[in-house]
Amino acid sequence: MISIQFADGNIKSFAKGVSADAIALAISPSLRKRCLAAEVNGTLVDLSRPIEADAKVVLITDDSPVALDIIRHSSAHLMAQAIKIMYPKAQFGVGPNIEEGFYYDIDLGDTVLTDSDLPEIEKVMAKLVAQGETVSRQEVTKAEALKMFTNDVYKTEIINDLPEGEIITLYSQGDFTDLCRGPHVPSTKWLKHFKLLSLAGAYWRGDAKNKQLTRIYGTSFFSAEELANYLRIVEERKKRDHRKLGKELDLFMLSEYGPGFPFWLPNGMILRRELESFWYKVHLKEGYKLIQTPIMLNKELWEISGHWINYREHMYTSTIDDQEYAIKPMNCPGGMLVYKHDIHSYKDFPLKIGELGLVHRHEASGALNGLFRVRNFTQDDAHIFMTEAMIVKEISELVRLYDYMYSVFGLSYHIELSTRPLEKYIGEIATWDRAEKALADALNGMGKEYKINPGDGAFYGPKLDFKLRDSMNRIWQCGTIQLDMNLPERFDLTYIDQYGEKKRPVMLHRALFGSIERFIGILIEHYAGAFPTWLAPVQIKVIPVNNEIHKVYAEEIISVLSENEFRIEADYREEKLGYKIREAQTKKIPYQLVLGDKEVAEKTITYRRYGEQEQVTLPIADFVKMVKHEIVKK
RNA sequence: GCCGAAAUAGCUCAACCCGGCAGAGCAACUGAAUCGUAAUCAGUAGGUUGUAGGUUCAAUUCCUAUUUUCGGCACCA
Repeated sequence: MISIQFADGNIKSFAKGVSADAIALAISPSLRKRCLAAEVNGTLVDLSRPIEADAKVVLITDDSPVALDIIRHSSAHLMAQAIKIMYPKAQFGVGPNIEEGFYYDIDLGDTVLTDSDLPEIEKVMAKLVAQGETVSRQEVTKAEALKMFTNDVYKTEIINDLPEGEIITLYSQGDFTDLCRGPHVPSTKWLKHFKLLSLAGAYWRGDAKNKQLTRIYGTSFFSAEELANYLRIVEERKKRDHRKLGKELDLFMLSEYGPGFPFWLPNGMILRRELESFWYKVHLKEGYKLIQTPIMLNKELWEISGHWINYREHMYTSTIDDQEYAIKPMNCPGGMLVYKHDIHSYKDFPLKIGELGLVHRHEASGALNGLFRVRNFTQDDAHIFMTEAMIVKEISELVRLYDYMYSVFGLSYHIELSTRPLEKYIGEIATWDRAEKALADALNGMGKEYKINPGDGAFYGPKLDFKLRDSMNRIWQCGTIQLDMNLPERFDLTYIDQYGEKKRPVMLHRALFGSIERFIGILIEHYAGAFPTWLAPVQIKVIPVNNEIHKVYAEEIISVLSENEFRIEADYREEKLGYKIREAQTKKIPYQLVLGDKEVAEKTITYRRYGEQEQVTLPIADFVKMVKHEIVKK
């Protein structure tokens, strides 16, 4: 007999080799029905796995946090089984879980799948679910596994990469067997509520040099309601898409004459200018000096900076007076020239020089995406020059500043620390280690959580990235703080220390929003187009109930609002009030002012806030004061 | 760049499968109605169906190329 300890501390005895399934049944048949796996001494295992010694056991029921992962992974196997039946020549790559579902990468040879094939695959999957295929686990040696998957190039490659002597586990259902750690559901009967979502191409092992496989994305849930709810949420998310809202609210446009080069329309321009003036204000207060460097500079500069060698395929170039020029893909080299324009003392440090710099990068055509990924964009850049001793303090200051700026918009983010690349890097490892430690120390000192991205740093230094999510839950890098160990060297930057000697400064390269374009894209989706009053292109819509009778009073009110520098629009069209209100609402204008007999008589205004039903009547002076306060407060 | 899909009026979409006068709603314009919180009524105008070729008596529809956009991959702010 062995003793099994449960999550609540209770201990019971069972025969050696008992399965979690039998344990659940012993407790209650209804519990067993809800169990799909078990956690034995902290490891997830199949329900049928024999337990050979005393153990702590947690039964995984359909409401456990990991349960969804298990059915999704099993759903991926189910999909693979269906595809193998429909396309016997199919070979399989990897099929992991992702945040909202699963995918499987498949090599279908010459067969091309299209979206219309997905329902057919779903039908076969549903049939396999109805049949209730038993999912069984098997352990084999590496040699045995290689023999079994001899016709499958991808599985063979995966098996070959496993260490010698490793026990390999296989999962089978029907005629389909897959290499997998598990655990899985005991039967395909668990997998009733799934949906195949989309098709894509994906390089084998994520390497563009490899063959591209067909990737099928899907998701699954425990109930039809949860699945329907998820699909509904996805539809809701699409309504916040900044490309859709950008069109509806006339913020920006794109033209096929300039793919990836956004045009800013008057409404979007207001948003942009407000954001920029906020940025300028904050940076001046933070002690930044502000500059602007040229968009186009001689090739020789890019040779010094290293961009001509490392970045040329992304640069737009031109020949002027027989000299080669390049449009800047980054602001740094220009910033270096500004630094060198003068001599610097240690007393000037930290020296913070900022620039809203327009850069152009020839991004791959398939990478372009609304405002999120464009070919010209404005980086809210700054370079901070200092001594090495100042690094931790300056980084902490920056993280505090980023935190403040993002909080103004109510945006949540997570930080990633990217460390030295394994191969392509410059400088000494000891310097890198110190720099990485400085970044980590700054975050730890502030109690900030972060994820480490090993080897993902720039070739010239480690970095902190601030990542935000869009409405579709995709992650975009916005803010970045990078230690640059390359450019001060290449440009031979110096400062004079307290002993009058020339020293090499340390340089931080940073962008807070990342790019104005991307950040505005994030903001559009974050606010779903209903911007806070300080950002709204039109802040107040003035609507007289009757054009003839109330126009004089409306103009009086408009002149008061104009004096107070609100962005206003008046609607004098010959339409009913409801019509004008509706339009102001669909354009997501923060305040609608209605002026009629009552307001004229009382010398007041009646406003309605965007998205609210309530109507409030008050004197114009009070309204002005209220909205002004709101704008200042942000 | 790669894999897959799409492109029709200013916007959202229909007609395309199976070739035969390209249509609707909203917006715009004109007129009537002068109206108190999410769509008043009637009328008018609006299209080289992304572009270039091909097949055909006839192409929005079928074929080829190309551009752009979308979903992914790779790359990246």
